[in-house]
Amino acid sequence: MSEIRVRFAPSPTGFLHVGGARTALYNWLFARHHGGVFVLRIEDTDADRSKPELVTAILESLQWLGLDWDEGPYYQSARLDRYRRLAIELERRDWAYPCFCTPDELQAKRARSEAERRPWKYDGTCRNLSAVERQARRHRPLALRFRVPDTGETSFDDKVFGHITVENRDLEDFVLLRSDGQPTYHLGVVADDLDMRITHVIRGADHLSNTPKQVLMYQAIEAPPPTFAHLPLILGPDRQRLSKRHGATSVGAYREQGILPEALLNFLALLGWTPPKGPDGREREILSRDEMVLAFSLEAVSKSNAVFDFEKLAWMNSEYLRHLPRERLMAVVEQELKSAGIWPERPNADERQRLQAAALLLQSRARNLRDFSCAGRALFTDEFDYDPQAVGRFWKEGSLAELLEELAQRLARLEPFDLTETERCLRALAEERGVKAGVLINAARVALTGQAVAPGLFEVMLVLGRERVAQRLRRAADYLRRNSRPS
RNA sequence: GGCGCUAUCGUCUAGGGGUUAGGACGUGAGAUUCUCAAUCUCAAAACCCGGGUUCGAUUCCCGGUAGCGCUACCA
Repeated sequence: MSEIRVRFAPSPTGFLHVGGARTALYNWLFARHHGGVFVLRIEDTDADRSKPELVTAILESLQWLGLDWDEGPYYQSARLDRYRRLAIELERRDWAYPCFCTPDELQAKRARSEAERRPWKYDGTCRNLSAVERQARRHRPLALRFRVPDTGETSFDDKVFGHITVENRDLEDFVLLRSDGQPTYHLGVVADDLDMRITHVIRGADHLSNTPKQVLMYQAIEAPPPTFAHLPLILGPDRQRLSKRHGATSVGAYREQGILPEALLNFLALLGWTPPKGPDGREREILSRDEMVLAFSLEAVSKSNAVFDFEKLAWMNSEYLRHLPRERLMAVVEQELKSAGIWPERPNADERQRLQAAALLLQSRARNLRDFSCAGRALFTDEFDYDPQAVGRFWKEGSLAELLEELAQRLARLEPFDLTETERCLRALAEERGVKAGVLINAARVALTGQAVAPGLFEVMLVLGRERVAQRLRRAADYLRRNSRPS
């Protein structure tokens, strides 16, 4: 009956991580699936580690992925008095109490416990202080702690993990308000999720163990807790939690590597969620955003952690690249070429046409956007080098210089200059000189593209155009003559 | 250490008391060819271990093991 409201609440202590992106995606999918509201909230209560410029970066990454939010971003740093009020309310109800222990003291006690190999839990030094004792310590900075009942148990039903129960005695009296007046995470989330009328908390499983504490807080203020759904973690290839050590972990890094947002999104969606079978009864992995929205459900989210498999992402990216509609292909390739500095800001009609023809040629073999500006470079600019490996592999034949020169001449006056005629022309020359066509083709490929690997030679010729082809063949012939000094 | 969670091919996963344990990425072989990619065919590849329950467990229960998470005046 009431509207579904979910939130994504990153803390600006780093760039948007793929794990965070997946959490955002699942929240977004859930909201869109149910016609609910997706709220964005910035958890910046850790003043030391939060950086405003990271907020911008996170927002940009979300936008790039197309995860649009309906409300926010709200900033926790702007709601400090609200948290303080909740803390005071908790204290008034005797669910919280002031603690005068300093971090140093606690640190020392904890260290001692650990040295004696005894489990540490806040020892409750300030838990039952009398009014007089509290008065006596007024001059010391104070934090506010939540009073966890020492008996009983706390439980909740997680949409993904099922029923979770913990003994209250295993929970410690955690801090709600730091001595500098800043709220801790627990106080912040509960207050915000309450105020923002969040109905479903969908977040990483690293919060699973924290949830009972929050449930306790909801009970303390006699508010119904939201529904929780925890997501399995994303791990690196070594099965450790994914971190910078593993290389690229931020959304921005993948963007820079030429990954398409739709591919990253699709890949992330599959890391922990299995879509139901398609209408044809077959399992499917490639789903459009709309299909995902339609198919998404928390029930189909898996419980076990998943290793981030870059190879599969690369495959999925090439899959998306290959099926990109022409207009979008043009747009992303042009963008890529411009940022690589090999395409004019304002291309003329001729260049636009070449862009289209070349992009289409490269499309089926590109794994990422970078392949257009790197592997496909020679199709867009005259400035390219001969790859030494390609030279070593295909420029071995002795008479190549002369052959290429001759080919250049014939092609220069070939009429018409099309797919069949260029091929016929080349094959005829090869036959006359008793060379295998493949040898000439490969040699010409290196001459035209500088590479051993490129699209079909005659397609490349058409894209480059007669003049450029002749010119590059001659340039190669020159190069060969200069470098073929017998040794 | 304590507490919590998890466990199917190398990876992501489907399945579920009786199945040839299915799919995808990756890997290998072949077809094709002008290099590569694409495509097509084929192949190898998994139910963590031990007990129970049962006529029958990969599936249900218990224990072990392993991994991960939490155990902060981080989030």
